[in-house]
Amino acid sequence: MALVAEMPNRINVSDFNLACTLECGQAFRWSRSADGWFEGVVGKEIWHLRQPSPGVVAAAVPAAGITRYLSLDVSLADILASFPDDPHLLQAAKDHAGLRVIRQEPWECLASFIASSSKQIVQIRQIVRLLSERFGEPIDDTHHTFPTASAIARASHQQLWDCKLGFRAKNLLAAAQMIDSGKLDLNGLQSMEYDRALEELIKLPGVGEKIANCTLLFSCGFNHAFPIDVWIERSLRRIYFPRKKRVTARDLRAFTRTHFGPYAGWAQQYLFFSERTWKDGPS
DNA sequence: TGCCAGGCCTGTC
DNA sequence: GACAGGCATGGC
Repeated sequence: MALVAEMPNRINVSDFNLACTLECGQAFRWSRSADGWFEGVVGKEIWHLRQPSPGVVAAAVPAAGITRYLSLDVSLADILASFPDDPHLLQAAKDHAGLRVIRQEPWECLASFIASSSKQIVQIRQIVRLLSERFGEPIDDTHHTFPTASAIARASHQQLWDCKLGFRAKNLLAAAQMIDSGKLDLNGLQSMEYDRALEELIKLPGVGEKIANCTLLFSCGFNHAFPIDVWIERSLRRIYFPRKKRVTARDLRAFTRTHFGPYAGWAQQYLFFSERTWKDGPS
């Protein structure tokens, strides 16, 4: 990777773990090479990032947006201090110290999670790669931007199906067409009240509370949005309702809206990553 | 080979 | 409101 060998910028960071942040399942276009560099496409740029030591991020990219994208401008100490006195959560935050919720582009985030429905992360990454290769703009010989809603809206159902979307193809197509036609302004969501933004997103086909909350948390700045997927649901039931047999989705939603505080979404990421790595065995 | 995956939608009770 | 079944496909 010749580019990377050329004098990367060095950014001083505290309370930050690059690998945790990029590999915890919130974004799908990052890959790590054997020499420790992470490569990803952000907007129209190809970024190369590495963390040679805990307090430093090396960035071989012309990107002033790194601090914003990685949420390096927020105090993780303040976020952790806002968490409830909850030993399970505090342990998860300790196990994955430095994990931050990053700030993604709303359409890419929404589209990726529409594709994620009942899919494994490895498959989601493949779908996102195929969509980018076939409908994104080329950046160089091997990299493409994530396709715009307009580009997806102009695709045929069969073309999207061929990107391994399966039954999700019609949802992604319809959602792209609604956004392309202006029926929903994704960039306006962040200035709405949370409940209203959630309501707007759920109008899109193939978007329920889980995908809407992922979009609001990972790309619209709603730090308390708490996506409940199969992993988190399993974790919540085991940790917080161990002896209660009848726990409905409504019960879980009510619990997560009150227990975790204003940065519930960050808490969710710690619990999510813990649940996955716990299942996979000690790392 | 069979289960299950960062769900959503519809019908039924 | 709660719950079951269907939807496509592929990793493990």
